[in-house]
Amino acid sequence: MLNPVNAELRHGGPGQTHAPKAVTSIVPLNAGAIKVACSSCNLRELCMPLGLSHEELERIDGLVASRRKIKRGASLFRNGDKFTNLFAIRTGFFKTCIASEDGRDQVTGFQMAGEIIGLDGIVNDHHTCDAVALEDAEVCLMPFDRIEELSIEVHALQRHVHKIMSREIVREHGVMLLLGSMRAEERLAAFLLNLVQRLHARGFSQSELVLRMTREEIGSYLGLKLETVSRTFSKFVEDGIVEVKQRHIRLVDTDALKDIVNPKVCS
Amino acid sequence: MLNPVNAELRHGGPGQTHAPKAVTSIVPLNAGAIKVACSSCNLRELCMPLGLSHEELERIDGLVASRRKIKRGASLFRNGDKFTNLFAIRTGFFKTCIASEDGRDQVTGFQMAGEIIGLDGIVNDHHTCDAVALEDAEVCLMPFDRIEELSIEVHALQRHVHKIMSREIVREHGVMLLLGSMRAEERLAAFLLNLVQRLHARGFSQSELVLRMTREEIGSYLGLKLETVSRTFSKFVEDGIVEVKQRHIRLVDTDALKDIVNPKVCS
DNA sequence: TCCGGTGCTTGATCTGGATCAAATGGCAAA
DNA sequence: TTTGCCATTTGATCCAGATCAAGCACCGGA
Repeated sequence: MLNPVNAELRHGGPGQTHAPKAVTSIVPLNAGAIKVACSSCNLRELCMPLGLSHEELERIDGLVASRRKIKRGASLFRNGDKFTNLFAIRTGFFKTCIASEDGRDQVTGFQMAGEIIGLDGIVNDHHTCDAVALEDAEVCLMPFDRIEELSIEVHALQRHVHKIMSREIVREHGVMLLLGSMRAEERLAAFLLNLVQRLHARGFSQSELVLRMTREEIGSYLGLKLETVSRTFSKFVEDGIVEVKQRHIRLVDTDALKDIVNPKVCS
Repeated sequence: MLNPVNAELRHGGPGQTHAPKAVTSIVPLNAGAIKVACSSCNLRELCMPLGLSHEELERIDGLVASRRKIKRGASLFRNGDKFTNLFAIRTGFFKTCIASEDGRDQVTGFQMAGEIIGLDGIVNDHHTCDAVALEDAEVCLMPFDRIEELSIEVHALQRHVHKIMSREIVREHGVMLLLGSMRAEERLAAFLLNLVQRLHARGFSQSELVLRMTREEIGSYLGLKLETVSRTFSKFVEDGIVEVKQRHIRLVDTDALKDIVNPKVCS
């Protein structure tokens, strides 16, 4: 049922099972002296502004106070925690989620290497959601007051912070559209296309991916129950649009997925 | 069926039919010379940082380049428009909405006096949603590059911009929770409580409000069809929780609404 | 005053996704 | 290798909200 590509995938093939080589090679830091340098980080173009002068780059290096490793399943921060840092994900994969008082919870996003989390904490100096690592991860800690100080001197950094926050606002608009007016198939198709597009921007395949989250977490994000997520995957498989083996997904017909998200008007 | 309070409401009583006196008194600007001064604006505490020095306040006054009146039904900006300004709402009421390619659209928020709109445009220098006035409105135009320049000098302004954007992100998290995991009654109850709370912060009643939007727009925001919104209102009326006369709403039992949003666990 | 349009309510029916319930399959620990 | 725990799939049924369809109320303009 699955073609050979997936067998390959399962053994650490072209999926995002491992981070790109360029990144993993940095991970084993010399114990003791942690050399932190955005200027030589391969993710720089994802989480830092472009076009900086040499001097500005050096100052930016001072932004990252330290790094932190988070084990799969552990929280980077929780609702109610004091906010002091933004976090740039170096490796790994996170979900952010909020809980209503009566226990229901809602995944508000999935974040991968190069993305920034913690923006929710700025308003009230306390985080309002939980950030949980879905696989072993490492993040750069960027004290927000240092970001604000440096923004005053490095104009590009200020712009960058504004753009990152605005991007998050726009992303959430998209999620609202999805949750407010799409059917289950449309939601899942949009989700898969979004994931694969972001992974592709990080050098991974355009058509294959390994899900880091459970069906239940996907369901929470998409406003669906896990059974519906599973059934919808099965439907896509029946229709020959994707191949699914556990969490390994291969998009066989990307155009069909796009059509599902944006139905063509047959006029 | 409705008690006398609502009859009063219908004739411009305690609802938010009109802006608070303090604000309306400013509205009739002298034709010609438009004197713009945040420092003397009654909405200052809503849209500007607090605790500024006299000198800083004067500089902030320079932020507002001009004002603009928008007729009910007209757009302040549209998807695709070039982004140059943030807008502070002086009077009136707006909705923001995005449209998917196939014509569905989703209201992403309702904004009232003292709130800032246009943040979506920062990422790509173009707006990604439409802002439509739901009643005649007036906004202050704040050129964003001027905001960025002044942020460098007035630290409180920088903080303020960050907080406003973070607040929007957190608000949208809440909407995601609503859309992703609440039932119709919970959504409408949460919506009404949120509206009345914001109006109350502006000096209006804690229990009465006039909706500026149609049932369809409420439905779009809440991920429901207009019929469901209507039926849910009717249910609330039957249960004696609210009184509804057209768009005039009176919250009779606020606690009941809160219980609907956050069901008490009867243990 | 009447008229037409738009927004709202209400009823009847339908259905997509939720819920309840098993069964299966992988994986990690022993 | 066995054991037990999850995560996942799949089937059967249910139901909240969508859809379809009238009818009504208000409002602005002639």
